[in-house]
Amino acid sequence: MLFTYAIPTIVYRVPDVNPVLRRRDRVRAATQSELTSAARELLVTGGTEAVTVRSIASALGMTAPAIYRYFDSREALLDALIDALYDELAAELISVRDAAGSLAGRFLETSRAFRRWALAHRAEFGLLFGAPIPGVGELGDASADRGQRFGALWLELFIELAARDREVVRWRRPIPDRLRAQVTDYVESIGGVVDTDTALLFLACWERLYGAVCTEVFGHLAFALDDAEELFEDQLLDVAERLGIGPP
Amino acid sequence: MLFTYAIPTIVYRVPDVNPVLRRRDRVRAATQSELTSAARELLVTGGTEAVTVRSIASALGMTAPAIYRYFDSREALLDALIDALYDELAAELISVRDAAGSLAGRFLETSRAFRRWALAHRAEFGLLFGAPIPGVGELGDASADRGQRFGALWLELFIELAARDREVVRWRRPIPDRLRAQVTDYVESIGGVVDTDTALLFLACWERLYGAVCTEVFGHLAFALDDAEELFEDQLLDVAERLGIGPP
DNA sequence: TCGCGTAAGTGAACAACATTAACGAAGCGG
DNA sequence: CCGCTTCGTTAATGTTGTTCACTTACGCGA
Repeated sequence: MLFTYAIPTIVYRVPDVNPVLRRRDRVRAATQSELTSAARELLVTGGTEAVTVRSIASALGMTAPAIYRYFDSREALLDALIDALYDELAAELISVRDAAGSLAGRFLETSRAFRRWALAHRAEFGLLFGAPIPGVGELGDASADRGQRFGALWLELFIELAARDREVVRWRRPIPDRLRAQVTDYVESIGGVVDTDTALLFLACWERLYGAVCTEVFGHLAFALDDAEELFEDQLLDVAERLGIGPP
Repeated sequence: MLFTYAIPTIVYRVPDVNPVLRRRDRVRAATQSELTSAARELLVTGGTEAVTVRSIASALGMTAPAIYRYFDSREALLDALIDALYDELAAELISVRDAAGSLAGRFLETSRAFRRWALAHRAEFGLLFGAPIPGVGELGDASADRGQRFGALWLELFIELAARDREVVRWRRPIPDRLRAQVTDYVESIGGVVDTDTALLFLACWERLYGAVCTEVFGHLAFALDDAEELFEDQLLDVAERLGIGPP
């Protein structure tokens, strides 16, 4: 199955395995996938420290140097894992989104699913969205692209929102020139598929939602709360209100 | 100089070096401090990977095993660094806060100073507030204590706010029972120096502010913005509005 | 179906890592 | 001044990522 979206230039594509590959290439791809899965397992059970090349290899019953037939380095393997995790998360959000009926429901459920995934996969979330480890998931084309594609997943919702109600999109404070200029540049960089006001609203809301999830997952509410679900829900309702989405 | 606060049970104390130490203990403490500083320097220039026991030692002109006269392990050293960084950040915020005049100014400037410090010290921020690395800065007493003490720095402002205007503190939505219970427990755990409503407001605002800083510092707005200062400012003004703090 | 090329996997090796043990050289307190 | 504690060293251990040289065996083209 191949998911695509209305936005022409910034489509998040959950890649499918191409079946017209030679057998050799297919088993090779399967091994690569098994390796990243093993790495993930180690990450989840033992943290970043535990995901060593030797452990990954022995999980597949082979020795460490064999890994280098499949990945240039440990970091390249982790990079592939990051890609796979982005795909998994995106697929999850997309399926939740498409199962929801109304536009409001799609926004709320996607947001909740994001938090749910993050909490259910803390270690993976740390890898994707935590403090950038120098070298792995670095700010190359791949990294910027991931951000773009993942952002697009939400951006689409804001495009719909803006199409439905222009009033919602209007900023309530004067927009500083530099901020406006930056957002305009961003809009241009994604092919002008959205107007500046909508993009700005999207960025502000993304900052709130991601920030809330980040705070909770990284344990910086743990000094007070065991479970911050209802606090997140409150933040989410704030955002929804701002977006003109009433309680369903 | 010793900073103390009105809150009796949760005082953030920026510790001073006790001068009534024997000479030996003084040079020992100085060496420990030099070691954490060297570790910090390595962290800043080369990331977590670069902060090896050997490098730290050679920065002070000694060999790796000598480190173990001062710290039980590499992790213990990093833990001490984390403590020092918390103290530095807290001292910075306190000095900024105490330089501001009004209550509104204290809140706004403290928040801005938090963001400023985070951006000026990205690597350090990642160590303090990023994805928890298993083993270092672990959820022991020390970690919980750090969270408490650091939170108290802001909590104090909310206590003042609540004292000035009870209306501001009132929640705009029905508070879910479980959330209320958790916050009540938290309030109790810090000695009941604040009421539940105020504590809840504090937690919600802390989530927003920390979340915004986290998002920016970890580069998850970089796909769109080079500098998110004005976006942060907008979020901050939102919060300030919620707190009944008009533009100064 | 047969052979050959290429890819997969191995063991040995290396440098760098955290850490421990055993030992020498100071320096301070009595 | 003696003796003990503390500091720092060298040597050594086990583990890390990674490379090299080599062998095995699979799959593709004929």
